[in-house]
Amino acid sequence: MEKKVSIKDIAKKLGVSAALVSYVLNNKEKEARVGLEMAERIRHTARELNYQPNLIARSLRSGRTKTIGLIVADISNPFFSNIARTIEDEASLNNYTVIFGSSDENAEKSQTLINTLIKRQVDGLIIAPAENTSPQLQVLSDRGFPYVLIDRYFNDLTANTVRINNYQASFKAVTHLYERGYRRIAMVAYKTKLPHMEDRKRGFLGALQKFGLPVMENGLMESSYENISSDVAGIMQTLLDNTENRPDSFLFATNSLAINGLKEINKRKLVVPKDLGIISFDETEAFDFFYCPLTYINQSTDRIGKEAVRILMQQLESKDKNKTEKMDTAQLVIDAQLVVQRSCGE
Amino acid sequence: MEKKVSIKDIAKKLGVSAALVSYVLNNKEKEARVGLEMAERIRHTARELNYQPNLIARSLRSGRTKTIGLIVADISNPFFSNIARTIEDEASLNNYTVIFGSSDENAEKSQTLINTLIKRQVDGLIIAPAENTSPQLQVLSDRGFPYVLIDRYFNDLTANTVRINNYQASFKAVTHLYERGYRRIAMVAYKTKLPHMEDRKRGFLGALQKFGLPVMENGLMESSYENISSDVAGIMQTLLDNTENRPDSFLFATNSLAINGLKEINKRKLVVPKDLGIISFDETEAFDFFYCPLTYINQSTDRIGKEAVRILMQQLESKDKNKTEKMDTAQLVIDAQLVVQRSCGE
DNA sequence: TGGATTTGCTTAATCGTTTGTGCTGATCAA
DNA sequence: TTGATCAGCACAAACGATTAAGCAAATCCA
Repeated sequence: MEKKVSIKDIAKKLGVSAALVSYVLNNKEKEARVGLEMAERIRHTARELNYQPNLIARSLRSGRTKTIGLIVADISNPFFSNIARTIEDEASLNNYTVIFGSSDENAEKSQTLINTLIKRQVDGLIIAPAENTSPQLQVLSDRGFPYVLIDRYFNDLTANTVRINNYQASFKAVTHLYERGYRRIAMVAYKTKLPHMEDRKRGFLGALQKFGLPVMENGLMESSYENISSDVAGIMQTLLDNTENRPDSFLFATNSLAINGLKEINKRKLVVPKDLGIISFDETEAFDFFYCPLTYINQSTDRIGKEAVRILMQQLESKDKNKTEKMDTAQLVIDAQLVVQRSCGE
Repeated sequence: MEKKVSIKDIAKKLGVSAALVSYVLNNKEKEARVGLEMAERIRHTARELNYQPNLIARSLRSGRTKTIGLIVADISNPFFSNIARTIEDEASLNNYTVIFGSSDENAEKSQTLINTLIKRQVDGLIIAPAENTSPQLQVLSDRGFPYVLIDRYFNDLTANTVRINNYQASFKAVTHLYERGYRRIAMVAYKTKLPHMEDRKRGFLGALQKFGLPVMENGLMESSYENISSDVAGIMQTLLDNTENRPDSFLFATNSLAINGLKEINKRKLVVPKDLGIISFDETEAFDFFYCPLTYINQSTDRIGKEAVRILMQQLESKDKNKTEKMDTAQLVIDAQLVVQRSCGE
């Protein structure tokens, strides 16, 4: 491997000091009073040797890596990979790059990831936090480390957050089902204490109450994250194979739950929307792809990603300029859209 | 923001030199003959102050960042995000982290990404190369910079590669369609000179020839990457709305092509597999989710990711040990599996 | 002409870690 | 008693870039 060319190599070749080269390549020739001719020669030589600045060295000096860390539950989940893509683009516009990691909804992995990224000196973090990670985040807050939460949040933690109005979204979904004539509405959610999921459940229950619908027996079921496939299979068995007491519609709290649930529905030859109305949270190609395109709650991953980066950049800027006072935390609640397709009837 | 604690802080607190602290925290007390008691005190203080080593500083010294760069066409495409997840996990096992970027099949963006990642001193790259980027990669090779190509390759470039046997895969797909009685087989591919795509086309044509089937008029259509939605819509219009000369089956060269194509098929109320047999490259949740689960060519993103990291790690190791001779390049061709579901009849 | 200013560059410190070398005092063998 | 050995630590340079401070020569002004 060829030795990388450094500022010193340029300096040596021209018989000048490294400082001079640095000034020129950083366009500080004016302040540093570098001669016009010399500046030209330095630039020329830099191009000639294909000089690429060592950002590691620069980072060490400046204390800033121009890198942000992204922690999600699973980068292979389309919801998160879409957000990742937006974050990548937005970061790139600000001359930042992104290091990512998947927590698998596991608090321990989350802590490991946070530590790793901090050791790597990322300037800030964007995190879709897992359950029970509130203390980890509190430590970050206490240290004044910049981060933005996406998708999820904690009641006992004041932090920058970008998320949707989960309660309203669920409420809207149930309202839609109700208006389309469904009365026996069941919900399949994750078994977790994460508030965004609790909100979705509460929104569901709240809407049922508003319409005077009783909560069905097993009307609100919960799957684990780890065994989603078998858990949802069990849930659907409970709900669908009890023919005299079967729901007429489902609200799924995430795309993965919907996909697993619909597989079970298909297995039983139940037809959407005739036999069952369906609404799911999250967008994914698979929803449009269903024989009867799904009505879903669109979280606008684009918006979430953009806002998260914007807020993080603000925090980083304010940290640079203003060492003393801390910025206010931003709490951005995005209005989720119900995208009506055909899974609740026409 | 609290000042980060460095090795010097620990040293100062104990009234010893920074070197001593470094030796202990790197478990080199034996070689450096550090006193047992002192080692204990250093370790204790490090824990007490919650010392986290600054990896940027370490990297500057060592010349190794323990970071790999990942360049794919689009991280939000499930094919790539699945690979990304595997790469993340494998890298993590080797104490590496991953920086990623999306090239959008654009050679210029690719060059920018490569430069950015190299400036950030990544130890190696894993790349799903875009069209016309062979010269960029040749430069890497000439400089002896370690990288591994995934999914795609170039005929004029000798490089480490992990990919499937595209020709065989296409051939197998057509054979399957033929055996199920389909005779008017069309293919929808990308308009690109990337050899992996050419291979898929050649495999398609080769199989037709073997079975003595003529290539239909418009039997091999190509979509651009940028306007895939409208392009595929046009293609499907050409093929499907010409009723007397309609194909009886389709081979889609990627998941995105299939998804766009099937939307058009659905619009026209054509039923799979009765009216049309379907096979697609790539796996995605959406395929299982179709009313008639798709038969597809499984590229095993897991295998690709794992092997790519393994090969890259080998290259990095050999570079460390053996500065002079270069390692042989590894060309790994994985056998793609045809996963038979129901889209070509039972 | 002589002091002040400007021009054009160099020196050196710094970021945090690593690691080869060197120093001091204790222990040991003869 | 003396020279060698060794334990236990400190010193200092290096990685590559940035930047405040300094210095000599050229130029300016009166």
